[in-house]
Amino acid sequence: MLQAPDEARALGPQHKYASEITRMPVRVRFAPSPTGYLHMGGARTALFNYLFARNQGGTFVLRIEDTDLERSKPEYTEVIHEALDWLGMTVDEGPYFQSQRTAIYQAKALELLEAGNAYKCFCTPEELEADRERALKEGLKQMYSRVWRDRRDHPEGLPFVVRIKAPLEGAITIDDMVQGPVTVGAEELDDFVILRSDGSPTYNFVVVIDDATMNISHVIRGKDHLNNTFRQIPVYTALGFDVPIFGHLPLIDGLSKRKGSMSVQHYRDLGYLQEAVINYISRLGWSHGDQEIFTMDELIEFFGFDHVGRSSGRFDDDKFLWVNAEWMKRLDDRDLATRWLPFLAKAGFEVSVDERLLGIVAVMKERAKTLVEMTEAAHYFFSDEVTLDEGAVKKWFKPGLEVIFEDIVADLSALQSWTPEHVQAVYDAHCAKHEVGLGKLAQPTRVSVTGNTVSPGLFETLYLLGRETTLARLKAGLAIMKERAAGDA
RNA sequence: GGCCCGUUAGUCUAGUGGUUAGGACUCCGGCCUCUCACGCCGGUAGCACGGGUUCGAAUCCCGUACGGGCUACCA
Repeated sequence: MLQAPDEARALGPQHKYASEITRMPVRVRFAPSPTGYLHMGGARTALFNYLFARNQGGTFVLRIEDTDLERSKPEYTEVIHEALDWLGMTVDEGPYFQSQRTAIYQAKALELLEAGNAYKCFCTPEELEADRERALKEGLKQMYSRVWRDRRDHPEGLPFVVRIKAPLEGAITIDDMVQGPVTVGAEELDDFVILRSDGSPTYNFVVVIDDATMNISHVIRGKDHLNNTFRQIPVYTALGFDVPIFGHLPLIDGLSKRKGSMSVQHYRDLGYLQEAVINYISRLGWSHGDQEIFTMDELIEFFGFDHVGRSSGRFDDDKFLWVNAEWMKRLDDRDLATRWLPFLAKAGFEVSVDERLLGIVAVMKERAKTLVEMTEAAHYFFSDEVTLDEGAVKKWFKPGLEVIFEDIVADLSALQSWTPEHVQAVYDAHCAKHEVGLGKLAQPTRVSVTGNTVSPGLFETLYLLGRETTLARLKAGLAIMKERAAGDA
């Protein structure tokens, strides 16, 4: 993996190496730290791993990187797993926990120590800090001095860390599936710490051992790890491991700012559909021609690194909302109704999936962008507490209407069959009889029955409301009309 | 500071030397219409900048600017 600079640049040997590994079974991993909820950025990393695994007939491994005991919390592992499940990414293997593998890491560190590929460093944190400050002041590279790299005069009983011996010359080139060939010279590489003074291993060491011993063929992760890759490769080499193929995904801007508002379950609670989340994040950095809407099956079929972009994207709430609205329309009524239930229950509407609910879903789903929005927009179907909007009443309850509505109420009461068609026939008849447009009657009806001027088609709405409710609300509206007419006179 | 990476409309993107630079979200018109929404039609808006290479560059090379990442006994 290490070679002279010009050779590395000219040969691009990883090309050859990569193709050899490609014939091996694909094993990828998603390796989050359990320090919080699964955020949209992490979900996308997981998704790209998952899609690649499924597309290649490979294995999707979950590994929990909980070596940071300070910040890691066991409950977050469950939360992350739950989010993956909800999104439909089934884990084939794991979760593995780094915290349970310390013996392996220490054994490997010892192996490196004995082979002379790593060494003990007795510098104190204070000394290192002083070195860094001096380097900063003099404009030099901020890098460990390597004073202990070849020293034999180890002091007794003093705390020490173990550092890897990074190459002193040459260059390292990787052929990244996303970034293409990237080369870093050995002069940029540091002898980084692999074992802390308390004996615990560090991330850049652990990740190599895990990926290697778990036979990970392709390491797909955020681009923030790209530079670390060059630190890690000497570890692979020193331990005699094969180097996997890397794919460093562009980062997503604007995620870290709105704190807490972008975890997967946050969007789930806002009434976003699992399909929409998958669909939207898949398009952040990946594309398939002009297609915008994808099922998971399509994503699995179409996904490939040849169409993963290199530039970072931005999370766009408007577009995400649009994707969700598309999925609301696409799901069949029964499926959507089932998913709607918890939101209705939360709003205090205890209903079940029956013909009526399916009818409501059918007319509401293309009028709402989220399940939460749909709940709010459909409240009058489930609650009798409809308060008439003052402005709407003022605008639509015109004097004279009370006469017509008296008639309409009478005719509706007498209807033998309560269907949208029969209800419409009543309204049509009164439009003709009183020589008014439907709008003049529809809006006052809508206001009476829903409290406002917005609803699905009037006759569908009245049908779904049922005769009893419709008449009760119409009569209440009529009373107000009469009141206003009397006040006017 | 050093190293690595990026830059097509406000946003997500197509594009791999020859296109009137395509699609989508947003926004603005219009149609449909009992309201809203959907749908349909149309519009505004883009290759960061400067040099090359080439008959020809959004596409290739160099530089500049801007943005991001890494540079820990964090992950």
